[in-house]
Amino acid sequence: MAKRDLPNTAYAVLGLLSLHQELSGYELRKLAQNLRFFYWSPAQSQIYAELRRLQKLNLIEEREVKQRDKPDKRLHKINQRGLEELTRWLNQEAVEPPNLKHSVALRLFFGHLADPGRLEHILKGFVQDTEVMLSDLKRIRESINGKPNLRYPALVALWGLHYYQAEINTAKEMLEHLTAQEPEQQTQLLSCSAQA
Amino acid sequence: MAKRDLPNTAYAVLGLLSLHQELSGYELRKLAQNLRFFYWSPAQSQIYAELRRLQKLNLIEEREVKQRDKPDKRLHKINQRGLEELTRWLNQEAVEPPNLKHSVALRLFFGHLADPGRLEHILKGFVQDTEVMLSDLKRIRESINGKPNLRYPALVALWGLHYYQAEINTAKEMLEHLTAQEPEQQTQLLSCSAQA
DNA sequence: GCCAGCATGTAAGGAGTTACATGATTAT
DNA sequence: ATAATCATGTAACTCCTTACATGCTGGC
Repeated sequence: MAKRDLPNTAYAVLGLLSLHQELSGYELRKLAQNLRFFYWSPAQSQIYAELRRLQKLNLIEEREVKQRDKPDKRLHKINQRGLEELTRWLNQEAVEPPNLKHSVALRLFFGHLADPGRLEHILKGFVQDTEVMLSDLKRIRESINGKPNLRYPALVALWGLHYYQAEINTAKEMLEHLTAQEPEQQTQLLSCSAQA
Repeated sequence: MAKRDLPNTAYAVLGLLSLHQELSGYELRKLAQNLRFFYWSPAQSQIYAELRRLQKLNLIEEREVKQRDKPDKRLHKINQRGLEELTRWLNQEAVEPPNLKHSVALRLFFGHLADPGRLEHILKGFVQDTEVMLSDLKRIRESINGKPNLRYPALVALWGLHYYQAEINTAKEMLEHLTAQEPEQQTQLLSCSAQA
């Protein structure tokens, strides 16, 4: 009986191993980056730490592979106990509420101290970053869509598509609110020159 | 020159103090819970720890207040240096990308291991929780809307309204996808009895 | 009598980060 | 030359959490 209640990151690693049979830490790290769209992807050192933990708990097996032209690697594989523990987590354990730390929103919240134009700048940067996330996710979704073993990842990708699109739309709405109400001096200057 | 680059939670506390002049740790804790809609609200002990840190850095002042019918309290007030540091953070410091840890999405991602009905159960619970968040936020927004000193918090609240509504919609869409494709045995049984 | 609210604080520990270290190969 | 990819690992640290500790007042 595994100690239960590992951190979610451990289950994420276990879950990726349940989808992919055999992975090195390095490969795992890259796969884990696909989780970043909905679950903050762990640092490289954290991946290796989780692998050591899972190894110690006897939830995965590992074997070394010698390679000629590349550094040797250790391949990790989920075992029966790991699969059981992962399934137990998924089916029995309580689901935590989503944890969101939205630094952009935090700054907007304290906008009364912002220099003129600063909030617009932050929001535009956010829109750009989010558009990148969106297009990355679109590409990923197209590449996995239809594959029956990746049905659930594809569903989550669809969720993400909605999410990022909504974020972009809302950020643009925020920008409109800001420029609609804010320009006290500028509006007057512009309307003067428009009338002239 | 303050040491710059405090954790965002410290700036959140500083920001709340910039909106409210004088607060006890206890009052601050309650106010900080309003941040939970877009920025995970810190534990009580964390609030007190941040206050001690800010005190040590000389960004806030405090005074003790004796109370007859309640325990004494210490009121904390942002000072000039604190205001400057907060402003510097808002205007000069780089904005981190939003950090999302969506445990519901994480579980859906590994749905291939879920018992029948488990994902639906998780998603329905999520919809309910999110509806509570939404209605809480609606009430808060109504109470602050129009107050000119809370213009930016009101904007963020509007953002949150969009966000939570979108989450509810998407979760319901996920539910439809699940029930549309999943029932292999049940669909056949039902269609038989429908034809009978 | 008991719970909720007010009010502050400590101790222990876990999760996760950044930065560093190493070193081979391949492509530009 | 030098950058990128492959590949693993440690050390130091920070943030933040849970759990515990204390104690008063007022309402049910």
